[in-house]
Amino acid sequence: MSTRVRFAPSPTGLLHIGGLRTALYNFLFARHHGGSFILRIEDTDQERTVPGAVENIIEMLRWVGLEFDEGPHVGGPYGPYVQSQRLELYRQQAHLLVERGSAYYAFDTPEELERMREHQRRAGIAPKYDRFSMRNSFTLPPEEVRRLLSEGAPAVIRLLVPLDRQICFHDLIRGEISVHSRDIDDQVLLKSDGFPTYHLANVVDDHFMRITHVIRGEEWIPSTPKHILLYEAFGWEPPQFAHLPLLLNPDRSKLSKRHGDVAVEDFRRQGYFPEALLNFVALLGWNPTADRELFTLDELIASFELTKVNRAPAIVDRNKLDWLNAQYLRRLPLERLARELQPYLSQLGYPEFPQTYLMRAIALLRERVNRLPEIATFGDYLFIPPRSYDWDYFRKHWHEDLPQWLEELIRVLEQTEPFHAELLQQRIREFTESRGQPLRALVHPLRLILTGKSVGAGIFETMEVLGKSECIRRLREFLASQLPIFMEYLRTAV
RNA sequence: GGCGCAUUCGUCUAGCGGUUAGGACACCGCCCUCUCAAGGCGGAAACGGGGGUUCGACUCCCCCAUGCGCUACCA
Repeated sequence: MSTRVRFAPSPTGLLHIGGLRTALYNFLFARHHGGSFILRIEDTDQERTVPGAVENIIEMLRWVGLEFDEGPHVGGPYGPYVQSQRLELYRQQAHLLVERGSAYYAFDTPEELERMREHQRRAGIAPKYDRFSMRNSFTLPPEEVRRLLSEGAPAVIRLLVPLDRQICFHDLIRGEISVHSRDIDDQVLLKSDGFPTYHLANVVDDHFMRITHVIRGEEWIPSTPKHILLYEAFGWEPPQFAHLPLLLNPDRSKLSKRHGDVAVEDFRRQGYFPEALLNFVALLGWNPTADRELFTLDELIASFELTKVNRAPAIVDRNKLDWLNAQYLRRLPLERLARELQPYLSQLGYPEFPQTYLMRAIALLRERVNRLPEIATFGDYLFIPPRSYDWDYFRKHWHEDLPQWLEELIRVLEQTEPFHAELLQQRIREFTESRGQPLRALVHPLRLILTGKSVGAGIFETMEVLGKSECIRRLREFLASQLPIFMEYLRTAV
């Protein structure tokens, strides 16, 4: 039997990195075993379904490169892959269980259920559906049940959970897990609106879609025994289960928006690479080898082992993501980076640049930032003349002969050909040394004048990228209009 | 409250009865250096607690503590 796994999100919001990791582990497991990776949309709660969520999930997974073999967007032999389109199947299966005596009708109103729970709370016992005191097939005479049903009274179908039984299953990650049936509620399977609950739909679909391994978050451990019971009631072979540890906020709470961005879309917008994000979430709860951090998707596939997934929850650490992203920024081909940088520049209102110029700019700055868009901000001076100047920095390196030197330097630069970093450094060193000054006497003022800032790439490399005419233009402009401002600043600052 | 799952540096983790408890991120220091990075070198930093089992426990068992999850006609 070939391996078949599914990623089965509820379309209740944007795909977040917890979901991304679940999808990734399913994907890795499927590819590692040469099996199929299936997308199924679990939209059985009409209330919570949000428009556009399905599209977001599909788009984000496509962005990171996790391709599905079957799903609502690609089709497949076991469709439809959206639960709201399979209602008749669930209804049939639920009634089948009733006929077999594994499930029963219940007619309680929400108010009645609430009263029951209130009673139980006051009595200090665990809230649980009381099969023997509520209005259902057990307590009502058969003809009354028939009457209510034929009149179309609101009814649900509940699972008949055995009274005294230990229910065990083997979890591929955690080993044997065992729960007593008395701690399991008579779960609603079919709601009064005709929709199935998660439990019914999930089990029915996993069976009919021939799912062999259920890999999902650990929040599902407590309901797995219910699922086992359902498989038994149907007479189906249950799949293998593997429950993944949760992803947590830095304060150990369940991952949430309150602690920063968690949606995959947010990370994309901030300029993280899909490779880096995938690499990052892959390492949250599992690692192929302890002595390496960077892995391609193919490498992850090759070494993925479900049994080596950790059991303890993992805290999402942005530092590590930033570092990983920086590693990719330094390795990815310049052509691609240049292509991806231009939109960020356009967003900032900068003009279009030739690909070769962008490539040189990126090569100059990629080791100094973590994310591609930071090149547009950290290195703004490569795309637009400085609009403000760090006067403090300039003052630190100020010399009263500086204006005169700069005038002379412009003439030196005019004659520097080729305008390459090495030659520039050589010429400027000759220039300063002939005036009894160290190289830095000009390095820092030049950095300020050309970039406006005190930090950046090597100044000679920066000059080479900017090009001769731009450097000279900025120098002239500075001498003409900025120097007087600085002199004024000097007077008032002292 | 009940049930379940978990517990190695701040974080991600290696370890699968005998180790100076290893690596990575972050942090600190030094070197390099035109600034900032990058890089190199070094530092600080962990087995939650208590009982067992064993010649010997981070590793196996039990209890406790703590954290988290579930306890819906939500998933």
